[in-house]
Amino acid sequence: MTRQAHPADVFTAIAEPRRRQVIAVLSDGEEHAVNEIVVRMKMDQSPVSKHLSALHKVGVVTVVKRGQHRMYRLNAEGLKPVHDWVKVFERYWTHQVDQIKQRAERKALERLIRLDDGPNKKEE
Amino acid sequence: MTRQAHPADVFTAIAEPRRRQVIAVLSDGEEHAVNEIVVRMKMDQSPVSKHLSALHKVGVVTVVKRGQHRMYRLNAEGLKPVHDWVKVFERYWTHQVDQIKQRAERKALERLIRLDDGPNKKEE
DNA sequence: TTTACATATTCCTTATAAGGAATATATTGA
DNA sequence: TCAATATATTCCTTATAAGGAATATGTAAA
Repeated sequence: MTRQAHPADVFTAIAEPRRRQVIAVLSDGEEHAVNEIVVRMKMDQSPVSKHLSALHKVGVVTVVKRGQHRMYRLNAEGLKPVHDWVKVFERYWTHQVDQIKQRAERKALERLIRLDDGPNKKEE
Repeated sequence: MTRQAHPADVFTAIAEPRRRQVIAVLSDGEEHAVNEIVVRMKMDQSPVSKHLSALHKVGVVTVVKRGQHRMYRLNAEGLKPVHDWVKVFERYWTHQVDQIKQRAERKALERLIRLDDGPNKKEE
């Protein structure tokens, strides 16, 4: 699964729990050898290398060859697209009070409109 | 693909570009009928319903039955896990200046260490 | 130059999930 | 009750990607 079918974008890359785990290991911003990551993840070397390769492909990590080791480091900028995307929705939970009020108003309005439509059931 | 194999977590759910598109349509915080989303997405009804169902399963949208329509609304709180996860990495790109300095220092240190190891090649 | 070690890659099998076509279900209206 | 409409669901095919075992590659050290 290496020269074949790595996720093409960051969103897909971080969807894999194992990959978020790799990122967690690298989240101190320091260099780490594959070796070390393997130990920390309690996982075979092969899949770890593959995950690192996948993360590298989408720009979330960088590699430096150092002796017989490959040192991986987090490149957090690669996560910015995700951050930027989700940041837009912050307001929905930060201004809860205003939110709830507005929502209540809307609901009231909707209830009025519903009267024209006859009785209705809810679902969720 | 409906009672079968919907993504189990938000990260996987939003990895699908179409699903982020659905979310974009719902990002005004208002109710939208499936119908309307189908038109806006220029996609068949079946896959749209499936995506909505997937988003509902992970709590990113809510549904209300209203007449013959099902009104979907964004439930942004469902995106909070993603936000919380990625927010941790904000500092890596917001304090760039300090970052670069620290990094330079580290690199210098590393160069010293490398002298013990002999010459090395880089890669990326 | 053989050996040991670190890591990447390939091959294979399997799981997950996307999309389309067809159909089922539910609601409303005639 | 029957037709129309909105939506969900099922079935099928296909694409994507995960993991393990084995192997290749690269580097260092004896």
